[in-house]
Amino acid sequence: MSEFTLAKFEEEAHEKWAHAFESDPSDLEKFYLNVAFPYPSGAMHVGHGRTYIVPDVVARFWRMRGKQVLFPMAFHVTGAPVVGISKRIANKDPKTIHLYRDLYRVPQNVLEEFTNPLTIVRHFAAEYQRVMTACGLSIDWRRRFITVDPTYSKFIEWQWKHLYEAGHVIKGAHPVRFCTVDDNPVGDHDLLEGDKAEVIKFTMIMFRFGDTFIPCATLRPETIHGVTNLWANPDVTYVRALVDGKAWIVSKEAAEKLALQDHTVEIQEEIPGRSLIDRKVSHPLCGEVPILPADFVDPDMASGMVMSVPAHAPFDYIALRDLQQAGKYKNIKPIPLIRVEGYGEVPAQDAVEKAGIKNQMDSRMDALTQEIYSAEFSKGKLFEKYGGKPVRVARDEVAALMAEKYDSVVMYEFDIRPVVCRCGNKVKVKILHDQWFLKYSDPAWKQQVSDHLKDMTLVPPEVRVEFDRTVGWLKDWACTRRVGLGTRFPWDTQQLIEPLSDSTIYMAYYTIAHKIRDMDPKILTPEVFDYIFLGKKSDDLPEKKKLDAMRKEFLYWYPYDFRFSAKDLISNHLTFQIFHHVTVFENNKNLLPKGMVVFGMGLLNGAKMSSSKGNVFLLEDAVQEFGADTVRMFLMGSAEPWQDFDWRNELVLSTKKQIERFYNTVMEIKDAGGEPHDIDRWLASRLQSHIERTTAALDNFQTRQALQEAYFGIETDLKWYRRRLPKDCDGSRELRELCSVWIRLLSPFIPFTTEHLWKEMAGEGLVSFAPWPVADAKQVNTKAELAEELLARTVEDVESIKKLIQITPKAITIALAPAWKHEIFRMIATASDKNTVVKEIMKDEKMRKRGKDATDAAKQITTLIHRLPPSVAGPLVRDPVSEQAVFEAAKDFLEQEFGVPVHIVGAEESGLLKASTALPFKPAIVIE
RNA sequence: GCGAGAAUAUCUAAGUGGUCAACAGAGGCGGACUCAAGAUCCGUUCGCGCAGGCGUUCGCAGGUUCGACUCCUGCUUCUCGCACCA
Repeated sequence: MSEFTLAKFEEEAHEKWAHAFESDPSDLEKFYLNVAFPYPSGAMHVGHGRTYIVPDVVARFWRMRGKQVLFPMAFHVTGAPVVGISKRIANKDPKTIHLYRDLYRVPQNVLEEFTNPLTIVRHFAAEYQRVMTACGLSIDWRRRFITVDPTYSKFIEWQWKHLYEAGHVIKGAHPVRFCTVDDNPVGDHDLLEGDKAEVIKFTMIMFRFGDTFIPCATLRPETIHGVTNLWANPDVTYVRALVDGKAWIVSKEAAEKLALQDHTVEIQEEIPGRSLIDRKVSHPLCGEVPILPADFVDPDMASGMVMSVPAHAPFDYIALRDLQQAGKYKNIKPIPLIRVEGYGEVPAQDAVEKAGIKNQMDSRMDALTQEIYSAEFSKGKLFEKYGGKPVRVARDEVAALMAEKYDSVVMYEFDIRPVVCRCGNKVKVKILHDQWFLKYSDPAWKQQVSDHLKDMTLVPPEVRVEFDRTVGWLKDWACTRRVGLGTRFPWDTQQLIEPLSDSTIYMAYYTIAHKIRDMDPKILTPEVFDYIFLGKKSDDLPEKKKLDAMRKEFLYWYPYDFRFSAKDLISNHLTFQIFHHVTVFENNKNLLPKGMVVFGMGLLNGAKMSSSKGNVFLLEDAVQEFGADTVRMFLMGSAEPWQDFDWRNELVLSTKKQIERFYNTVMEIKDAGGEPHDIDRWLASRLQSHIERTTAALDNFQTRQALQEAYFGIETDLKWYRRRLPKDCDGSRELRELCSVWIRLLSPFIPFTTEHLWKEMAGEGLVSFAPWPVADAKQVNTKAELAEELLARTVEDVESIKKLIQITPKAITIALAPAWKHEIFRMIATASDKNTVVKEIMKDEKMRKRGKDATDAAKQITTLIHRLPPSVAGPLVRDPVSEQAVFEAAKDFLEQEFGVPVHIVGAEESGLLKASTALPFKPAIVIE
């Protein structure tokens, strides 16, 4: 008998599986599932493990159910992150080196090669494949590709041609974070500071200063009516500049920023801030106001000039108050213009005074400002004389009016500062031209997506609202980039197609990936793909035979049945791919995606898994330490796929013990040769419902539920079975069939162990391809199940009484309820009206004779029926068991359990006082 | 802030109007087996109870109902997303 050695099982299985999961079209019905491919920029951790093991379990399940299953995998290497990583490694950035050398354990000589971004993704793609294989993923690796393969790029070009022709690709301008030293846009991972910063759109209010404009940037243009002054910082150097030919005064920093935002800027002279103080400016909507001094004015914030609305902005209010307390500008009064519930006439004053704020240095000022802004935005209304509209409406209207009539322009600025590039330079907002967009805002396109979404299966169903919301909310998506890896954008080859935009219909590419690999990219024209995927014939197609084979393969597999992905991709990738599908396969509704399964996130010891924080457990280490089956079973059993899960080493260890217990049990009983007993009928009957429930759970992707049934359900039954076997009896030869079923039910979860056991049992072929068990209705034996239920409940009752009375029993008497109580049981259980049933019973002459006994019994039986599960009460009435027979047959068992003689008597014949409490399915128990 | 989801006993976690003191697993405790440990098996794990029972629980506070873990309202806390990033 062989030992339980997972590592050995793994070795054996890998040998057998080498090419086993390569899947070609056949006569069988197909089942095509795929999972969002990884971006291999680092090592896999256990969180990734679940992402890929869930679809593998599903793939293995359907394979055993006789489908031709396709489970492919590829690698997404498009984008900028690895470019940044390679630069950082070249620059010997200690944090990056630490992550890759110490955490991901990249050998030094390989690490040195990482200065080439392609080397990074190639290295980790190989590692992913190795670890995925180690986990037992039943992937068809022939179809593997990476997204910068020239043939793939040809495919993407074809896809984009269709998007373009459908009018979904448009050109425009777009504000981005930009580093003027690197002369490039910067992504999150290129930032030293401010990675959460958002670009905000400010309205510049143009105050007139002689023949010059002084622009003030604001988020609240509607407050123009309440402006009492401007603020300038006396210690800041401003400049007079010709902006688009007109003279402006702004801070030096602002002038630089404006130059990046579609303005021609020509600096004429520097102006000390001090010289602006006490000068007058004017605006048609607020008249003439003075410029006052304020230290808080940040030259690096927007234009470097601020308009002051002391009635509604706490900062403005308190700055003015500070000045006035010093005896200056006493004639300036706040001008309120918004009424907001919960605040007085002058909300900023009200709030500042209520909070007891002494001066502008108070740390609570930011929170207070936020509070007033929110209150006024959500609940505030302009005064009647300014139109009386709610703030949220007026704000946009005034902004539009300003732009139209009063020379206002837009200026972009970050909401949080500073934003600093890894090179140390301050990041600015630049408007990029020649920026291309996917027009997700197009209502007609959205409609197509919504229509198809209705026909898709979404798991779990709760995510549907998230999808619907995403479709409604999507705006145009900037789909080209200047840096990174990827496919060149056909209409501007200086640019690349952005990563989320080149990975939307690649599930179709999988179907032909292994066949197109060796073709010359040059011949892969759009016409070729039109033929393969859309069946469009055209003259002079090259290698027609190959194309036909690919067309056939595509038609066999497509559409995919299920796509798996983590839930954070709903708001982009998962929705994008529907957009792209409905366009590319517009006239082939039957090629559109059928379903999606969305995962929860992974935690490690209760905390979020994060490579950058070092809180990760590498999948390869987990497989090494615990075995692949253990990792699989733990990840599948600890939560359903869409729930978040928590990896804890100590829990994983007990999972390993469970697998070992399963293994040992099977090895022990598979060759049992005893004669079958009654209890075998029971065990076989139970097994059928475990088969049914496991199957139903996996049909619904409930891996946890399936494991509960297939593992613990059967294990618990076996325990009871062994307990019930007569003394000195081995299990019966029928256990062999149970083992065969059990191994197959667990095979999707722990394929290594089951593959080994299957061989031990001399099962035919590989268990990975063995037929999935089907419940056999003929083996369902309700009566046997009821009998065991009765017995188990009685044993439980005896135990609980024994524990309470704490005497050493000499004998146990089980007194069975008389026939008339069974009759009452039947009447109550089947009664349509529970309220009148007692009356009905008492109509019976024989019952009436029993008087109070009968009504008491009826009451007790009502309670009892209430407490019995429907799976017991119903069958019990339809097909009652003979309690006498059940207990007589189990007499030996009971005596063995309790170690004393057990007597079985009829309650009324026994003459025992306690016996009167006997009820159907609940005999009276007397312990002496 | 907005949108979505969640909160159950020591932990993980099932449960969507009466089958519920609440499936299952893990861990703890007690016992059997054993020279011993592990494995295995049995019992126990909210409180009380010398007869199978009773009492109090399912984030917090209210409400609907004969009856609520389950429905409604408000609150608190946590997770995910809110874009040009894979």
